[in-house]
Amino acid sequence: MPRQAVKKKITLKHIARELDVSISTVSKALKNSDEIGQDTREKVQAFARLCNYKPNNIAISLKNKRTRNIGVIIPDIVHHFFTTVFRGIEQYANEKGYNVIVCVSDERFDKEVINMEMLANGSIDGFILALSAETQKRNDFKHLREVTEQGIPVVLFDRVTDEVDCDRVLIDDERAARDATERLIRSGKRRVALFTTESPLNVSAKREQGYRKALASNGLAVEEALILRLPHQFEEESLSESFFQNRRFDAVLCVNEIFAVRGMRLAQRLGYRIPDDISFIGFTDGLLSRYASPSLTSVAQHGEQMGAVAAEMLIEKIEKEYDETDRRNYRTVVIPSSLIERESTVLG
Amino acid sequence: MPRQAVKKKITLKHIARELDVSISTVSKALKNSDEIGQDTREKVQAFARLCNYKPNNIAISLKNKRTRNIGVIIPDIVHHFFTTVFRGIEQYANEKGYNVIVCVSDERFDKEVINMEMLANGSIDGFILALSAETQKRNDFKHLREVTEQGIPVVLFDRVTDEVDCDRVLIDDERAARDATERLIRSGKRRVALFTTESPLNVSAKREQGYRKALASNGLAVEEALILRLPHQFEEESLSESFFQNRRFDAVLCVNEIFAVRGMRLAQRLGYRIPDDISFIGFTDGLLSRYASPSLTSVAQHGEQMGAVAAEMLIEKIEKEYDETDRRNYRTVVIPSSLIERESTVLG
DNA sequence: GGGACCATCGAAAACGGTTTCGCATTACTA
DNA sequence: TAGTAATGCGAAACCGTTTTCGATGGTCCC
Repeated sequence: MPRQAVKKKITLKHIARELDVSISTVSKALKNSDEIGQDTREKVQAFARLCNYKPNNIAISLKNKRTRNIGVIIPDIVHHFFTTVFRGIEQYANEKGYNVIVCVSDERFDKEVINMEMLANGSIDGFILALSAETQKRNDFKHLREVTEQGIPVVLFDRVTDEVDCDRVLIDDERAARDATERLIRSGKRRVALFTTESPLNVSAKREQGYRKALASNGLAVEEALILRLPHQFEEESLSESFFQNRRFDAVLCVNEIFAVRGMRLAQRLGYRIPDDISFIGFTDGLLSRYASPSLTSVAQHGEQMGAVAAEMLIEKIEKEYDETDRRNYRTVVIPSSLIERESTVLG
Repeated sequence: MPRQAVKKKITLKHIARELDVSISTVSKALKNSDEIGQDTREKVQAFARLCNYKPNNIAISLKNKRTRNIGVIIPDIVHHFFTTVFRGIEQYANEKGYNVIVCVSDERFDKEVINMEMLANGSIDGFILALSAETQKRNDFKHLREVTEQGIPVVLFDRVTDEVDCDRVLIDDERAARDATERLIRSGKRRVALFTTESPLNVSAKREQGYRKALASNGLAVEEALILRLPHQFEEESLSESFFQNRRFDAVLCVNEIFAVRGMRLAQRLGYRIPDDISFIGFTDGLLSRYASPSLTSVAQHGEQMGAVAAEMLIEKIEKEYDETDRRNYRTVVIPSSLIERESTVLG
């Protein structure tokens, strides 16, 4: 049986031995250092190319104290918005020669902490993360501070806090919700309901604020009965049927697209016409918004841009080495959101 | 300005100096080696805990030639199936103490190659990947062989080839398509159309095979005119309206859920009733299937399980060290798919 | 008292690179 | 011809661990 042996990775040492020069000479020759004579350089480079030499990343990381890895921690991966942001991060990082290590916190505090600790011990040069729901609820950020105090830069996106020294990138959720609500009002709707989450995430709270402000500034009263707080996996039939049956609203703002699509299904089943009887606007412009029937007017959060900006800010900090004055100059970037108008709203 | 300095990471050397023992003693004491006296051990451990010592992963990786990182390369990240698989990988890997580095090939051959080369130089202990569309079209796998020849284990999932020495995990696409088609036939449908992709991926081809076999084994002729090959972003209006108008079919099997949902929208717009006039079955049981109206009967690929199995196979190979006889014992695992029945089909 | 043995620890090599510095050798200048 | 500068290269330290092996000192036994 020709159990062919594995081709061992070749190292500087092998090349040096083979060419009868020192390791340092090989190293310098490969970086085209003019400390090395032209002929030796060519000889070394030719030989290295010949045997397909590739330097060992780990050794370089150890020596340079830089890994060219960035750590991304998100609450969930099977999630349109987060993956969109991730794509933006990955693309930008890749262009700049960085790799991305992803960990999923599963919306849990302890997993977020553990993952950050694992990665902080040399595996990465910086973090990009969206806080887990539990972390936001506990308001406990020591794990983040521990990291920043070691000089590891952090960029927070979407689910942020300002209790940590770091850059931030987010959309103006309040304003987006206000604009969306006003869009409904301008199109003639007067009784706008809100479908939001049961457990108040930061972003949901801001969206609710925007909703309230829009009503207020248009002289409409906020009816608490029109604000529905739903669990993530609610039962379509049981929960909201009665809410729809004695309908006292003509439009709904939803803090995500799932709530919107489920709301639309139920409304249609009960015989309402969309958008004439009830208009819908959702957040997160994903597949559902695009392919629902009717298609859903939705607030696009431009996740890809958000990810790219986050990566850009992080890499800038990483590469500013240890010029602390610059490193401690934290910024918050607001990505403008936009309303993608589709069939679930009437033309304004 | 109290520009507080960064807390530098402390190392074995610091502890050794502080406690006036050697580095080796510290290292051993921390691993509770019985080579070291009980009292010294306790002293070292206490001090290490006190100053929150955490070993440097990079140094350990260099020394042990193991990173505890696994590299995942997928064609796209904003994609329900791939993220589901990824979740399975990540969970299992995390449990086993591994981190996951993700790269996206964007369905491109060159990005796949570049990413693999980057990671293969010491950054990871093994690969899990789904081939990019372009790689499958070119049928060029030298980058994979280069990696396996170095002794780096590889697990392919979903988009696989058998021209590489590695483990594989996939669903039986042919059989799933056949079962789904037969399900349509058993419910009384006689003229089943197929919506597949324009560029023939491996999986699409297998699904088409299954479709053909189901028809054949039920005594039904395959009508090529009922097989529609669609670009990924087809225009709903232009492309298929005529196809629907002189409708010569009563059911459609679609190789993904987007085609199915778009097909259903168009059919409904043209006045057909689903599932009575036309039934639909899709592949990939994602959000769209669940929340479309009507909801879509769909082949669930159990991505999470697939990811977990892939990770399990990979980590087993990694930890079998260099026992080559074991390493070269490659397996192919078929994850059973299942049909999730919803409103887009009539009860059989 | 001398040898064997155990317990405890440290020196040093190794992992695979980078980088500083010093040492030859040659060429040039005065 | 002696002094100097430039050129080309290698030795060695270093990054932070792990691990082998040898050294030291004490105890025990005959």
